[in-house]
Amino acid sequence: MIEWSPSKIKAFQETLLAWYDKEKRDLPWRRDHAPYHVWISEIMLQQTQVQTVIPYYERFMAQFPTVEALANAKESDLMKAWEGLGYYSRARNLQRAAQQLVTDHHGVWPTTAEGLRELAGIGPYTAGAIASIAFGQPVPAVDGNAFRVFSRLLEIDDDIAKPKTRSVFEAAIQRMMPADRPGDFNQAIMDLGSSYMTAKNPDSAHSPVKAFNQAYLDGIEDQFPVKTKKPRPVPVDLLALVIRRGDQLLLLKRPNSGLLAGFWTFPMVDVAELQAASERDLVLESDLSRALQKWAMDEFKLALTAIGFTGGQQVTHTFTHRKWRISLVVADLAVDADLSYFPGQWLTPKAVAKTAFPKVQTKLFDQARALKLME
DNA sequence: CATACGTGGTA
DNA sequence: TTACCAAGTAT
Repeated sequence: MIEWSPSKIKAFQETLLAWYDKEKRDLPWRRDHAPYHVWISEIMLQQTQVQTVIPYYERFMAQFPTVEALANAKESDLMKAWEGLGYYSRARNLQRAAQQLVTDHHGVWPTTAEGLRELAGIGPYTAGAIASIAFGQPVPAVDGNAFRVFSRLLEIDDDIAKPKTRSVFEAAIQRMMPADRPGDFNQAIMDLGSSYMTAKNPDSAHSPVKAFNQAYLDGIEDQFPVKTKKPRPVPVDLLALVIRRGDQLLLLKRPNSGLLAGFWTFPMVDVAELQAASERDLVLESDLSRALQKWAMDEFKLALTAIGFTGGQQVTHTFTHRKWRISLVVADLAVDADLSYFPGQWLTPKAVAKTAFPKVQTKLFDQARALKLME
């Protein structure tokens, strides 16, 4: 890692901000610096691309225009607004933070990064972003862009996948913050990171700050940032149950923590767990069918009959750490089946449009329709 | 500290 | 298809 003199820092600030004044992106959340607008956009932008966020942001602001509206929103409406964006705890934390603002802070925003950190879902990056953009505080906002940009500018070779590395970057960036325009500085770094100083195929030869890019000048730009790789998603085989009653389908509410927390999906069984719980190898469909019936009875006192394996191709869905491979299974409910132990509900076709579903469930709906199992 | 947590885009 | 990336946070 290299050090810059005060005069070089000054020159960098001027070059960067002059470029930003000319070339900054025209984004919906940049129409003003209202903390509510900055906050919602920053949460949506976590691990999510600008192009994906724009339509969600516009709809969200139309539906929940103020902190109070968000605090008082129905959770089902909120989740429907967030449907498809992923990382759904972001939406739930958003509402919790709105309620914190209304009740704990009487509607008055904390103006410092430390104060903002008290709000649900606001970590070190988002606190820095809101504090600098909305409140003019000279604090860094260290996101993936900042890691990438400054690792190249200063040849910082600490592993950005390690949590402790954040403090190294925060300290380095803190010394560069211009006292008069910290918000613009942080946003300029992000624009730089998404234009010239990209992760793949950077165009540093035309970058406005190429003269400051030490890694580029040394011809070692491809060595930065240093980042250890993440493990590949683990394959998981599942069975999804399509249980019908007329035109309705039986859906199961997932636990309130963990993957797709709180969402309604087809009941799903992990094939490996089913196998482990079985007394014999599940080689025949009749064996699988028997194991499935026992599973439903053990788990929910749910009696299933006429279990059929559809044979259609598997539905696959990949998360950050899991790869689901799902086979659809049609089952009938025994005529005297007792649903009182089943934490589920019958879903009408009309309710499908009103309810928020995770992407994997919409894929399962699509497959069920293709197999003429619904609608 | 390492891992869980969604989805869509690109090479 | 795999691999990796995209304005991270909670536990």
